Amino acid sequence: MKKNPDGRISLELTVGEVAERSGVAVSTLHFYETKGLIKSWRNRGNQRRYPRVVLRRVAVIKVAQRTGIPLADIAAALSVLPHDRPLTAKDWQRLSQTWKQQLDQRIASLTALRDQLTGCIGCGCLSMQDCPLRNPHDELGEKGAGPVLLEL
Amino acid sequence: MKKNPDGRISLELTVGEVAERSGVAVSTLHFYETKGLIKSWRNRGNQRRYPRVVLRRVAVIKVAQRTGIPLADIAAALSVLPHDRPLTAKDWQRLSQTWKQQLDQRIASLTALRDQLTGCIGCGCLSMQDCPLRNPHDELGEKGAGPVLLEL
DNA sequence: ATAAAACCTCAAGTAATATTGAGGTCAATA
DNA sequence: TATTGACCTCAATATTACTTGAGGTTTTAT
Repeated sequence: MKKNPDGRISLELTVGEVAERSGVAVSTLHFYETKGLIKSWRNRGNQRRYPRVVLRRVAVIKVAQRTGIPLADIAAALSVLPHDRPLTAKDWQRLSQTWKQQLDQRIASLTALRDQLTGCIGCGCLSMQDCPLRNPHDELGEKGAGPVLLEL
Repeated sequence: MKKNPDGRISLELTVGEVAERSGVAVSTLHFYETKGLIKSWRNRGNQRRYPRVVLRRVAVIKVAQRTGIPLADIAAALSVLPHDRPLTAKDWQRLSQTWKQQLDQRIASLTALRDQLTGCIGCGCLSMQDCPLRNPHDELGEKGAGPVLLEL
């Protein structure tokens, strides 16, 4: 734990410290800053300094990314939240609920696709008589590929 | 259905026909060809012609993409398969089983993450006493982000 | 026969998410 | 104090998966 000259825990973090403790590269922190995801102030020598709560913010960003949410959306969700003090319980609840819903959707999509695959493994999938993958009303694409005619 | 001069169904498809029937853009088919995912031959006027089985191949590519598999991996998986005749039942079974496994893993990751989120919604996640997101042994990252210290 | 639609190649552009490098400054330590 | 490690900016590069455009040819339809 970094200490000040007087031996107490430092309240501010350098970019290297944030990198080490959050697990993201320094360059990534710079990048996030240009995207407005995090903020810093500068010391006399123009070096970035972060409040400790930035670690929480980075953690939240990473969680959201794991759910597949693009950075721009994360930035939008975080934009209404303060950079300089911890998120409130309410803040976090709202965020996590929204993201959980999106996550649920993605899981549902992937699960449905997996079940199709499972079925196709069984059916050999060569007669294409009843193959679900052939189903033109299939809307499972993760990126909204949309319905597609697979007339094989 | 395209017909030959003699009125029978054409055995070969133009790139536009493949595009229309597979739901991918012509430019995408060109692109896939440069990546070795599909193949074509040329007619007298240097235009691409495809066997009908290319539609199946494109369908397989799209299914794999929906599971989140990168094109390069799909190309590798398909590279051992013939371009000029339909996949055998065995071919398809092998592919779909592999992909199903990967899909299962992704679903498991996302589900675990969702459950963490669900827990965090309940706990308010501000005391950070028992927050799973703080767990340094968490290995759920979709892209193998690896364990990370989230000492908040 | 001619015009429109479809096709060709090759290069460049797009978007997301960063990483790398050059050239230079600041800060911690021996 | 001198050196080394950390930091700075800005531009360029990387990857994935395509799309767009320019300039030209072929095929199809009238």
